[in-house]
Amino acid sequence: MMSPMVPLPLTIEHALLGYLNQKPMYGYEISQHLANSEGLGAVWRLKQSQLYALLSKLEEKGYITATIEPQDARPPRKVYRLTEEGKNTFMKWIQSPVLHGRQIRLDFLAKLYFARRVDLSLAKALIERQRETCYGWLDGMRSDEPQPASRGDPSYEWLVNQYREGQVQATLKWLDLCWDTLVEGLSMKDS
Amino acid sequence: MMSPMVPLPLTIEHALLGYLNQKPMYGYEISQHLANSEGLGAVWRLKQSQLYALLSKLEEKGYITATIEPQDARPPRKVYRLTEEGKNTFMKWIQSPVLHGRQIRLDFLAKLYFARRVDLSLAKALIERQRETCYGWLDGMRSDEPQPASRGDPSYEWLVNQYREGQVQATLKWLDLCWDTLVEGLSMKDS
DNA sequence: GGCCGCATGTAATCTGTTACATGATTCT
DNA sequence: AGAATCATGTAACAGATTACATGCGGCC
Repeated sequence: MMSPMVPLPLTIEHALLGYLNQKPMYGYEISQHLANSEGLGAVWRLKQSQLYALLSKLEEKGYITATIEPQDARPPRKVYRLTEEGKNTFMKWIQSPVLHGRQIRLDFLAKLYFARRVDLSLAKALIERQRETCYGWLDGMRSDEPQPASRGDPSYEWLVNQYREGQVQATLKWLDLCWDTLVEGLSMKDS
Repeated sequence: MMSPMVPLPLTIEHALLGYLNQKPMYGYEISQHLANSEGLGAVWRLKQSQLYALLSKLEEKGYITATIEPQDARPPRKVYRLTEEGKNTFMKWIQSPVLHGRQIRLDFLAKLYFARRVDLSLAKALIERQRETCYGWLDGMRSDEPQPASRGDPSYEWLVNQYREGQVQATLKWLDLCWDTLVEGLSMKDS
């Protein structure tokens, strides 16, 4: 019998792997980085309790392992680090574009955050793939485009379509901006 | 003791009141309108089971009342109609702009859908209020604007800010478009 | 003495999704 | 004979949010 080979969701909690990819960390430490509205905290808010829940889940699935680090007169720290599989999953996550417009706001921004600090050329690849995905959305919208205006009353469907197109266009323009800043960053390193 | 006077959420399920504002309807009938990807179905997908759950909740809260309408050889229909309070709540809902950008995609589009069919001038008011709200968002972003570029590395926060601004700008441009189509609609009625 | 920081969580609640249940009629 | 339509839901599970629990040390 074939193994199911489900294509795994690759959801936002894989962002946590990004922290552990930099160095082993314990939950409280991560929660402080997130609480800081610099960095990823500007994009992804999550409560301490949920953070701990997500870490447990990631451990359960074998992406990370914990080692207890005792402290005197403090609760012991549970220091997590990536497993081989965790590392692979993270690298896959960071290079996959998001498949729905609504995922840009959270998922894509999180990917971008870590991609930039892992490797600028990796971030470039992510941006390029996301751009292609966005163009795909536009094609899809235009293929079943509602008629612009029936009578003097433009159809609701048309307005909705205009809204969606506008959002995707703005995203594309912004992706170009991201790309440009990265290229600058690279060329400055050269000079 | 003062009554709590909680400002009530005014969430998406108030859109269902919009259907009943047009005429009394039963659950299955609404689900067919929604299943049809014309109209609101283009924006808001919801499963039958959840629809029934939401209707029960609205009834419980006193926004709607049900009367059973027996059928021969068919399960009886539960026909809902708005109460006075339901009508008021709906009118309030339809005129309030949404307070977060992420609510445009669903909540605002739903409001617009019903506002247009209740009264074009009501839709105009909604659009105007939403536009002002959007400008408020822009002001908020610009007041604590992150520095554009520190060194050759533009900060992540700046990129995030650019993304958000772009989305809001696109929304504003689209709101103008909506406004224009409505004004056309009105002037055609005049001519 | 009381609150904040450190560091971990569990429990209760709410919401949404998926699947299942019923039972007659009409379409293929 | 089997599937789809009509019309209502319930039950089980998954996810996130909120609140609560613990316990010590340092600061005001």
